[in-house]
Amino acid sequence: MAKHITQKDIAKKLGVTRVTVSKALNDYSDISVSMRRKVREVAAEAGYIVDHGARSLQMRKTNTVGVVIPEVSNSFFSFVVHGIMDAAATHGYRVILTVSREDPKIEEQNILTLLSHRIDGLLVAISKDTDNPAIFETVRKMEIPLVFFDRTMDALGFSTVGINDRKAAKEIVEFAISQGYHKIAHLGGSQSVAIGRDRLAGYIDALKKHNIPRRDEWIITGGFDNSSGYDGFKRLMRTGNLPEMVFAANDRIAQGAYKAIKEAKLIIPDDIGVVAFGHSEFAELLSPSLTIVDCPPIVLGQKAMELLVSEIAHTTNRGQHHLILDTTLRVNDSILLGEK
Amino acid sequence: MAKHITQKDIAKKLGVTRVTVSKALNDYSDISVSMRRKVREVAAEAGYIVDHGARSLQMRKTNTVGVVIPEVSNSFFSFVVHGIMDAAATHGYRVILTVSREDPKIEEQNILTLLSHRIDGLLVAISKDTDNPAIFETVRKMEIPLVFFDRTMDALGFSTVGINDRKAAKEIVEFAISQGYHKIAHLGGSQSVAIGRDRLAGYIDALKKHNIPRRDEWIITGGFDNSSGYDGFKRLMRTGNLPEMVFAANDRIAQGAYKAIKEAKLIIPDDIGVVAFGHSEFAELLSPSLTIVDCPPIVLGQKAMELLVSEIAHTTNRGQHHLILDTTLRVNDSILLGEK
DNA sequence: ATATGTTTCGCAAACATTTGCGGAACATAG
DNA sequence: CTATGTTCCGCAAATGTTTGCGAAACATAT
Repeated sequence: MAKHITQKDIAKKLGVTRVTVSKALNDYSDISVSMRRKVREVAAEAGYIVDHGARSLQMRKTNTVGVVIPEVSNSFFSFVVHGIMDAAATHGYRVILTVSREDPKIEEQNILTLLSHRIDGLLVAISKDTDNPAIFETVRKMEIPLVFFDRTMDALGFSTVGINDRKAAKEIVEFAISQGYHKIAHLGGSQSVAIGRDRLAGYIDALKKHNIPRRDEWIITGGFDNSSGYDGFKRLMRTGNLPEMVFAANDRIAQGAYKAIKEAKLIIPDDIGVVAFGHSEFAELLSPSLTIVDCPPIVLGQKAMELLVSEIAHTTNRGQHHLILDTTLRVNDSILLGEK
Repeated sequence: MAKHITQKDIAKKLGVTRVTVSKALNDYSDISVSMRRKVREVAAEAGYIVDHGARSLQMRKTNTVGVVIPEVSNSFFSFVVHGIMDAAATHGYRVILTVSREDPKIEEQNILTLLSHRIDGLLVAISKDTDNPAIFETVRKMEIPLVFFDRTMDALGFSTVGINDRKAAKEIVEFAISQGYHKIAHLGGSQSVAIGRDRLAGYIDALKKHNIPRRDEWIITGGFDNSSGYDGFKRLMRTGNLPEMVFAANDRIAQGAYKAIKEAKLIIPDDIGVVAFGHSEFAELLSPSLTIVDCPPIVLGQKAMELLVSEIAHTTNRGQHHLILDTTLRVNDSILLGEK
């Protein structure tokens, strides 16, 4: 914190008090126009930069929001962050980003750190194992606006931004069924997170609707990363009864499944198809390109930030807003179309 | 900034002054052990969280560093951020991340914002068009430690962390030559950035060394993103004289080139090979997997952060440290080995 | 001349901390 | 009983801001 010009320094140069400088910089009608001009000149010339900490100490507002995500180096979340930062910039907010590494303990620590920074609001995608809502109760008691995105947590009264996971899961599975697939396995995500449970539920909905018996050894749940997908598919293989289609809870899981499938010398989509939840930037990187329910991460980030901004602005009527984003089915090369 | 418990609140509950509370929480031997214990109890029970802003106002140290990168949704940088956050956490620093979107104007604004937060140090990868060092001169005058990583800027006396771009470029091009490739084009990055210039220079070095005449229409420079690679390869095609190998300045450029190549119904590596600078996480996502000079982003981030921490600690002997990371050649499927 | 109004600035307090110093209260020693 | 030492806590100032209020200085109106 070396060599910072303060209002006091400017005041000294002009022979006035720091109060005058503060008011001049904030365009108080209190101060004569000529004085305001002079102050601005000297400030600019001296390289004055307002001390954000000192200001927010006085103003009781930091214009900063805290973000907690499970991983940065996850394409989906990095695009979400992209969207968050876009919206934050247009609304005059700064962002402090923290990463939980899917560890509830780190997640809690991150939130405490953010609270210590007196952030105006919180944007959170919970880790896959978060089960204890204690820290969020704390946030609630402190009356700090919080919006969950993607990985949401219910029953806490906070607002959420996400998609209709159950419906979308049902749709994409039904699409596979419509293309002649009947032996469909599910590589699911963590069941302690709503999206994990809902995507599984949608899968089951689709099977039921089409009178396809559900096989429990074809339902494998775990984490949301590629190793879960890799291990999951290996387990599928050990059942000795391979499905014709894998429905993965997200694109990272699908990526892991791809690897296991290729190692088994199977061809996608000829030997086995793959569909998943995901986003197009990543789905199209995979080879063959992955057929997905596209959940647009940039829009997700923007909407979450905008909702948070509105909650910060309106002290009343906070929480309880549940924004459901539209998803689109993107049919790519990981599924065999038509007669099967 | 709603409902925060302060030291004053704790003091009131205990019938002591806030000074006692502050000292107790900071384990001053000044305060009796029993008092310290009581304060801690009440603080924990009331949910006290230190106000980081107020503390750093007094301490003149924020324990926060600012990071500026060109893009979050760029796999390379998101892994670098991963590394930065790892190292930051182990050294007790928090991170404020900003994104310039490759725009020097936003970049400057970001740095000003970070300075306004009184960050203890700065970690910067400059945008591809940054040519005006004015803002960095300001940082220098303020005596704020700054470390450039990946996209570095010379002649300002700041420390840098990167790789030996020229040497590595030469090596990978020579490797291509050794495999029988002689018609090698270069899809280069921005020439206003050192890594752009150096990678081009290394390419030329290799050609010279093997007495391969350089063809100017095979040297195309632009940005560092995939659209640059896409457009670049299209331009190569318009020359009517296709090379047998493309050396891309980074993996995003290579990704764009892949797309253009596939659209032209050409096969990698049979019809044309591709090599590039990059990192393995991304290179292996591409299909066929990309042959790269692997520049490990996580290590890069960690080392940059560690160097910054040491510069923050030692007021003397700042800057002028240039850390060169090791790179490794990863031969994947985008090149035809042997007899060509 | 006095009264009233306007412009322009400073005073003082507040925000949540930290820290050197002084000073009670107490204990020990002569 | 006084002198010295020790333990424990509060006072005050400082960090860089903002903002309501008061008060000069000046102008205008009666």
